[in-house]
Amino acid sequence: MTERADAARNRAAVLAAAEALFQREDLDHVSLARIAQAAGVGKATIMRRFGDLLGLVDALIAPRVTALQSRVRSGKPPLGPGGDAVARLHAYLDALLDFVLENRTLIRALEHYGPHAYYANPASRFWIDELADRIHAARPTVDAGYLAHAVFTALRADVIDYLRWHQHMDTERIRAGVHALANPPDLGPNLHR
Amino acid sequence: MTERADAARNRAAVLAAAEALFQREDLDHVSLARIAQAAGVGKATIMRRFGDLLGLVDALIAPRVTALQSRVRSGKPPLGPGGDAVARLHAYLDALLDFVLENRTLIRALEHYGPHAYYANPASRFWIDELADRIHAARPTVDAGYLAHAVFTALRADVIDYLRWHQHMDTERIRAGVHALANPPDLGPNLHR
DNA sequence: GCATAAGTGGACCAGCGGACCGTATCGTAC
DNA sequence: GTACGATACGGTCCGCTGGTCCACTTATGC
Repeated sequence: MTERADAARNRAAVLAAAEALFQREDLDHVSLARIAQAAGVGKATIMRRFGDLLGLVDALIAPRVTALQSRVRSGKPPLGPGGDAVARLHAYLDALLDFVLENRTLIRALEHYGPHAYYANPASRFWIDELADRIHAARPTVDAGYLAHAVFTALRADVIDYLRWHQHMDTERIRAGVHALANPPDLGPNLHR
Repeated sequence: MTERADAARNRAAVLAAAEALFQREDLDHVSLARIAQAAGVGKATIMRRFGDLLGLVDALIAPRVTALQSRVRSGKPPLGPGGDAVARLHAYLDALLDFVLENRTLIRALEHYGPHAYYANPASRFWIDELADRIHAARPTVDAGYLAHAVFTALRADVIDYLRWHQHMDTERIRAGVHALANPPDLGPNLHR
């Protein structure tokens, strides 16, 4: 059964309105009613189509997630399969950070509407598992399972936003920090307990 | 002017009821009305005394924060002043992690009621600055400012809870991971890009 | 015992996410 | 072109939230 024409039109209007609102407004000034109003649609239309606000946000990022996933799964190295393990790790971190920087508002909305939905998300599970694999390949001796979660947490959109706007760190400093977190490039003397 | 006797009694009742509720109930089932009811007090009483729910949670953790702060500022080494820089860093991490484990519910409430209040908190600023100092002393070559924030983020109560309950990591694994994050003990070959 | 300042709590508010269901529109079969 | 069943629609209602208001009670100092 194909989607009815008015339904498709409304779905598009809702997605567009939601995206615009999330970009423009502060996160907690965006509400179901405001999205509905901006899309010229009733609240119930949004609810039925997307289940809840979390579903709406999911629908917004889903295509971008799949795009990045396919680059990771079958793109060209070092982000895609093949190549040096260390290079693969760093390429992956760059891709994740860029993804967060480009989609900060949506990711923050995702974190906002589902407290642990962030980690529990199928997408996040993919990112974390992949991260753990690449950490393990590059640094076989560390606890890749824990480190993957820690690094992924450091990539949360609210954390990045906080570092940028409240701590005035520029993105390249953050990028360097994330890389160093996953794979410390320098260790001086006297660093072990 | 001294606090009126009934006011003091109510303050204590509210604090006790709030603490009990935060411990027992899931965070988003705790509401102003329920705390008030449990304390046998009107909502307005809570509001006027603590400003808002964030203030209430603040009042609950404040004494524990000051207790730990004084141990850090003037306790015995290595947590207090003096001693080896690396030992000081690790002692501090242990103290922070223990603090989070002991006060998880309150810290989660704090994070919940003020999205960035968590970091913006004067207390958090103290923890982070101190962490940056100790990281810098132990590892002068790293970006201690960034790393302090990253490690502190890894110590967020919601993150710890997630790792424990959803990822089934025991606390000692998390502890080891946090230490390694702040000061990686081992680096094999081929780890630099 | 009384004046008065301090403290109180239930009614009230605007806002939220979400559910309901009578109605309007669409796609289709004729 | 028309009639009809399925689908999608949105205004209205619900329970709940954090927070405010203000007529009332109570503890305290004299």
